[in-house]
Amino acid sequence: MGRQPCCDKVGLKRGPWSSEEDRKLINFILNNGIICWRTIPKLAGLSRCGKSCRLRWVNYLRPDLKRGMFTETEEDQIMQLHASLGNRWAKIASHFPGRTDNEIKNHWNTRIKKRLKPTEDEKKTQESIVSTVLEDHEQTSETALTETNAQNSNVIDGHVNLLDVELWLNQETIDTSGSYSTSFSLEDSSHPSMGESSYIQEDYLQHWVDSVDSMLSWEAVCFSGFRD
DNA sequence: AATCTGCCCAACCGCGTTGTC
DNA sequence: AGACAACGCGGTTGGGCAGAT
Repeated sequence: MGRQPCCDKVGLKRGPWSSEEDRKLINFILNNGIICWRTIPKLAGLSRCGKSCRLRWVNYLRPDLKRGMFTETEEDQIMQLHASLGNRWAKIASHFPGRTDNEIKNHWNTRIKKRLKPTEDEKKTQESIVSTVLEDHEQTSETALTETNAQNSNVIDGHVNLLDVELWLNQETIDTSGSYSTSFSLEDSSHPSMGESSYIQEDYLQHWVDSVDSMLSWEAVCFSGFRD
Protein backbone atom coordinates (compact mmCIF):
# COMPACT_ATOMS: atom_id res chain seq x y z
CA MET A 1 0.00 0.00 0.00
CA GLY A 2 2.16 2.72 1.33
CA ARG A 3 5.47 3.66 -0.03
CA GLN A 4 8.42 1.42 0.66
CA PRO A 5 10.93 2.64 3.25
CA CYS A 6 13.71 4.74 1.75
CA CYS A 7 16.14 1.94 2.45
CA ASP A 8 16.02 -1.62 3.61
CA LYS A 9 16.81 -1.60 7.29
CA VAL A 10 19.09 -4.63 7.10
CA GLY A 11 22.64 -3.71 7.98
CA LEU A 12 21.93 -0.01 8.28
CA LYS A 13 22.64 1.78 11.51
CA ARG A 14 19.92 3.81 13.20
CA GLY A 15 19.69 5.97 16.27
CA PRO A 16 22.09 8.63 17.56
CA TRP A 17 25.12 9.54 15.49
CA SER A 18 28.62 8.96 16.81
CA SER A 19 31.33 11.61 16.51
CA GLU A 20 33.14 9.37 14.03
CA GLU A 21 30.08 9.24 11.77
CA ASP A 22 29.71 13.01 12.02
CA ARG A 23 33.33 13.46 11.03
CA LYS A 24 32.94 11.17 8.01
CA LEU A 25 29.83 12.99 6.81
CA ILE A 26 31.35 16.45 7.31
CA ASN A 27 34.55 15.50 5.53
CA PHE A 28 32.69 13.99 2.62
CA ILE A 29 30.36 16.93 2.11
CA LEU A 30 33.14 19.49 2.47
CA ASN A 31 35.23 17.68 -0.12
CA ASN A 32 32.51 16.68 -2.54
CA GLY A 33 29.46 18.77 -1.82
CA ILE A 34 25.94 17.40 -1.86
CA ILE A 35 25.16 15.67 -5.12
CA CYS A 36 22.79 12.84 -4.25
CA TRP A 37 21.83 11.95 -0.69
CA ARG A 38 21.23 8.33 -1.61
CA THR A 39 24.82 7.82 -2.70
CA ILE A 40 26.46 9.86 0.06
CA PRO A 41 26.42 7.19 2.80
CA LYS A 42 28.03 4.62 0.53
CA LEU A 43 30.68 7.02 -0.74
CA ALA A 44 31.35 8.45 2.71
CA GLY A 45 31.67 5.00 4.25
CA LEU A 46 28.61 5.28 6.46
CA SER A 47 26.14 2.52 7.31
CA ARG A 48 23.22 4.94 7.21
CA CYS A 49 20.47 5.65 4.74
CA GLY A 50 20.64 8.85 2.72
CA LYS A 51 17.66 10.26 4.49
CA SER A 52 19.34 9.89 7.85
CA CYS A 53 22.47 11.62 6.49
CA ARG A 54 20.45 14.48 5.08
CA LEU A 55 18.64 14.99 8.37
CA ARG A 56 21.85 14.91 10.37
CA TRP A 57 23.47 17.46 8.07
CA VAL A 58 20.48 19.78 7.86
CA ASN A 59 19.58 19.71 11.54
CA TYR A 60 22.94 19.43 13.21
CA LEU A 61 26.11 19.61 11.14
CA ARG A 62 25.43 22.44 8.68
CA PRO A 63 28.07 25.18 9.12
CA ASP A 64 25.57 28.03 9.14
CA LEU A 65 23.52 26.68 12.03
CA LYS A 66 22.85 29.02 14.89
CA ARG A 67 22.51 27.05 18.08
CA GLY A 68 21.27 28.05 21.48
CA MET A 69 18.18 29.53 23.05
CA PHE A 70 15.57 31.41 21.08
CA THR A 71 15.39 35.09 21.91
CA GLU A 72 12.09 36.69 22.81
CA THR A 73 12.12 38.53 19.49
CA GLU A 74 12.51 35.24 17.69
CA GLU A 75 9.67 33.70 19.67
CA ASP A 76 7.42 36.64 18.86
CA GLN A 77 8.29 36.35 15.19
CA ILE A 78 7.55 32.62 15.27
CA MET A 79 4.13 33.30 16.79
CA GLN A 80 3.38 35.90 14.14
CA LEU A 81 4.48 33.63 11.33
CA HIS A 82 2.62 30.66 12.77
CA ALA A 83 -0.56 32.71 12.94
CA SER A 84 -0.32 33.42 9.23
CA LEU A 85 1.36 30.27 7.91
CA GLY A 86 0.16 27.56 10.29
CA ASN A 87 2.33 24.49 10.77
CA ARG A 88 4.47 25.14 7.72
CA TRP A 89 7.68 24.91 9.69
CA ALA A 90 10.01 24.96 6.73
CA LYS A 91 8.45 28.22 5.56
CA ILE A 92 8.70 29.66 9.04
CA ALA A 93 12.30 28.49 9.40
CA SER A 94 13.24 30.25 6.16
CA HIS A 95 12.76 33.54 8.03
CA PHE A 96 15.32 32.57 10.66
CA PRO A 97 18.83 32.20 9.25
CA GLY A 98 20.62 29.41 11.07
CA ARG A 99 17.50 27.86 12.56
CA THR A 100 16.04 24.58 11.32
CA ASP A 101 12.42 23.66 10.83
CA ASN A 102 12.86 20.82 13.30
CA GLU A 103 14.27 23.17 15.91
CA ILE A 104 11.44 25.65 15.48
CA LYS A 105 8.81 22.90 15.49
CA ASN A 106 10.25 21.43 18.70
CA HIS A 107 10.43 24.85 20.30
CA TRP A 108 6.86 25.57 19.33
CA ASN A 109 5.54 22.27 20.67
CA THR A 110 7.46 22.40 23.94
CA ARG A 111 7.49 26.08 24.88
CA ILE A 112 5.46 28.53 22.83
CA LYS A 113 2.36 26.35 22.64
CA LYS A 114 2.22 26.29 26.43
CA ARG A 115 2.75 30.02 26.62
CA LEU A 116 -0.24 30.52 24.34
CA LYS A 117 -2.44 27.94 26.06
CA PRO A 118 -5.46 29.92 27.30
CA THR A 119 -6.59 29.78 30.91
CA GLU A 120 -10.05 28.39 31.72
CA ASP A 121 -11.50 31.92 31.87
CA GLU A 122 -9.94 32.85 28.55
CA LYS A 123 -11.28 29.61 27.07
CA LYS A 124 -14.81 30.48 28.15
CA THR A 125 -14.49 33.98 26.72
CA GLN A 126 -13.17 32.58 23.43
CA GLU A 127 -15.93 29.98 23.26
CA SER A 128 -18.60 32.63 23.72
CA ILE A 129 -16.93 34.81 21.08
CA VAL A 130 -16.88 31.88 18.66
CA SER A 131 -20.55 31.07 19.22
CA THR A 132 -21.49 34.73 18.78
CA VAL A 133 -19.49 34.90 15.57
CA LEU A 134 -21.07 31.67 14.36
CA GLU A 135 -24.57 32.95 15.07
CA ASP A 136 -23.90 36.28 13.38
CA HIS A 137 -22.33 34.54 10.41
CA GLU A 138 -25.23 32.15 10.03
CA GLN A 139 -27.76 34.96 10.16
CA THR A 140 -25.93 37.21 7.73
CA SER A 141 -24.99 34.38 5.43
CA GLU A 142 -28.53 33.13 5.20
CA THR A 143 -29.58 36.56 4.03
CA ALA A 144 -26.61 36.81 1.75
CA LEU A 145 -27.19 33.39 0.29
CA THR A 146 -30.73 34.18 -0.63
CA GLU A 147 -29.60 37.38 -2.31
CA THR A 148 -26.54 36.06 -4.07
CA ASN A 149 -24.89 32.74 -4.65
CA ALA A 150 -22.19 33.84 -2.22
CA GLN A 151 -19.63 31.77 -4.04
CA ASN A 152 -16.63 33.34 -2.39
CA SER A 153 -18.08 33.46 1.07
CA ASN A 154 -16.40 31.76 4.01
CA VAL A 155 -19.69 30.08 4.72
CA ILE A 156 -20.06 26.70 3.15
CA ASP A 157 -23.49 25.09 3.62
CA GLY A 158 -24.12 27.40 6.53
CA HIS A 159 -20.83 26.66 8.32
CA VAL A 160 -18.18 29.25 9.03
CA ASN A 161 -14.63 28.49 8.06
CA LEU A 162 -13.32 27.77 11.55
CA LEU A 163 -9.74 28.46 10.53
CA ASP A 164 -10.67 32.06 9.83
CA VAL A 165 -12.30 32.34 13.23
CA GLU A 166 -9.22 30.90 14.87
CA LEU A 167 -6.95 33.29 13.00
CA TRP A 168 -9.22 36.13 13.97
CA LEU A 169 -9.16 35.05 17.61
CA ASN A 170 -5.39 34.81 17.53
CA GLN A 171 -5.24 38.30 16.14
CA GLU A 172 -7.56 39.44 18.91
CA THR A 173 -5.33 37.91 21.56
CA ILE A 174 -2.28 39.49 20.04
CA ASP A 175 -3.88 42.91 19.81
CA THR A 176 -5.20 42.98 23.35
CA SER A 177 -2.24 41.42 25.11
CA GLY A 178 0.16 43.88 23.53
CA SER A 179 2.86 41.25 23.88
CA TYR A 180 4.08 41.86 20.39
CA SER A 181 3.81 44.49 17.73
CA THR A 182 1.31 44.27 14.93
CA SER A 183 3.60 46.26 12.68
CA PHE A 184 5.82 43.27 12.19
CA SER A 185 7.05 42.90 8.63
CA LEU A 186 8.59 39.90 7.04
CA GLU A 187 12.17 40.48 6.12
CA ASP A 188 13.77 38.92 3.09
CA SER A 189 15.89 36.09 4.30
CA SER A 190 19.60 36.43 3.79
CA HIS A 191 19.97 32.80 4.65
CA PRO A 192 22.49 31.25 2.27
CA SER A 193 21.10 28.29 0.40
CA MET A 194 23.16 25.19 -0.23
CA GLY A 195 23.70 26.37 -3.77
CA GLU A 196 25.26 29.51 -2.46
CA SER A 197 27.52 27.75 0.00
CA SER A 198 30.47 28.16 -2.32
CA TYR A 199 30.42 31.85 -1.50
CA ILE A 200 31.29 31.13 2.09
CA GLN A 201 34.71 32.54 2.79
CA GLU A 202 37.43 29.94 3.01
CA ASP A 203 38.78 31.21 6.30
CA TYR A 204 35.32 31.13 7.79
CA LEU A 205 34.93 27.53 6.64
CA GLN A 206 38.32 26.63 8.04
CA HIS A 207 37.38 28.23 11.34
CA TRP A 208 34.21 26.19 11.41
CA VAL A 209 36.03 22.96 10.54
CA ASP A 210 38.45 23.66 13.39
CA SER A 211 35.63 24.29 15.83
CA VAL A 212 33.77 21.15 14.78
CA ASP A 213 37.00 19.20 15.08
CA SER A 214 37.59 20.44 18.58
CA MET A 215 33.96 19.78 19.49
CA LEU A 216 34.18 16.23 18.17
CA SER A 217 37.42 15.53 19.94
CA TRP A 218 35.96 16.96 23.12
CA GLU A 219 32.97 14.64 22.69
CA ALA A 220 35.31 11.74 22.05
CA VAL A 221 37.05 12.45 25.35
CA CYS A 222 33.69 12.59 27.14
CA PHE A 223 32.43 9.38 25.53
CA SER A 224 35.61 7.49 26.26
CA GLY A 225 35.41 8.83 29.79
CA PHE A 226 31.93 7.38 30.13
CA ARG A 227 32.96 4.09 28.68
CA ASP A 228 35.90 3.75 31.09
C1' DA B 1 19.51 6.56 47.38
C1' DA B 2 15.98 4.90 44.57
C1' DT B 3 12.09 5.59 41.90
C1' DC B 4 8.82 8.30 39.41
C1' DT B 5 7.37 11.88 36.30
C1' DG B 6 7.53 15.25 32.93
C1' DC B 7 10.23 17.77 29.62
C1' DC B 8 13.22 18.35 25.75
C1' DC B 9 15.00 17.37 21.38
C1' DA B 10 17.35 14.31 17.94
C1' DA B 11 15.91 11.08 14.94
C1' DC B 12 12.58 8.37 12.54
C1' DC B 13 8.37 7.44 9.68
C1' DG B 14 5.35 8.01 6.08
C1' DC B 15 3.16 10.93 2.79
C1' DG B 16 3.18 14.56 -0.78
C1' DT B 17 5.77 16.75 -4.35
C1' DT B 18 8.97 17.03 -7.96
C1' DG B 19 11.98 15.34 -11.45
C1' DT B 20 13.30 11.88 -14.85
C1' DC B 21 12.72 8.35 -18.06
C1' DA C 1 0.68 9.68 -19.46
C1' DG C 2 2.28 7.00 -15.90
C1' DA C 3 5.75 4.57 -13.32
C1' DC C 4 9.45 5.09 -10.53
C1' DA C 5 13.09 7.35 -7.67
C1' DA C 6 14.63 10.88 -4.77
C1' DC C 7 13.82 14.66 -1.93
C1' DG C 8 11.42 17.60 1.45
C1' DC C 9 8.17 18.25 4.94
C1' DG C 10 5.29 17.65 9.07
C1' DG C 11 3.89 14.49 12.67
C1' DT C 12 5.44 11.38 16.00
C1' DT C 13 8.47 8.64 18.92
C1' DG C 14 11.70 7.38 22.35
C1' DG C 15 15.87 8.01 25.08
C1' DG C 16 18.29 10.96 28.16
C1' DC C 17 18.03 14.15 31.71
C1' DA C 18 16.52 16.97 35.70
C1' DG C 19 13.57 17.81 39.32
C1' DA C 20 10.14 15.94 42.50
C1' DT C 21 8.74 12.52 45.71
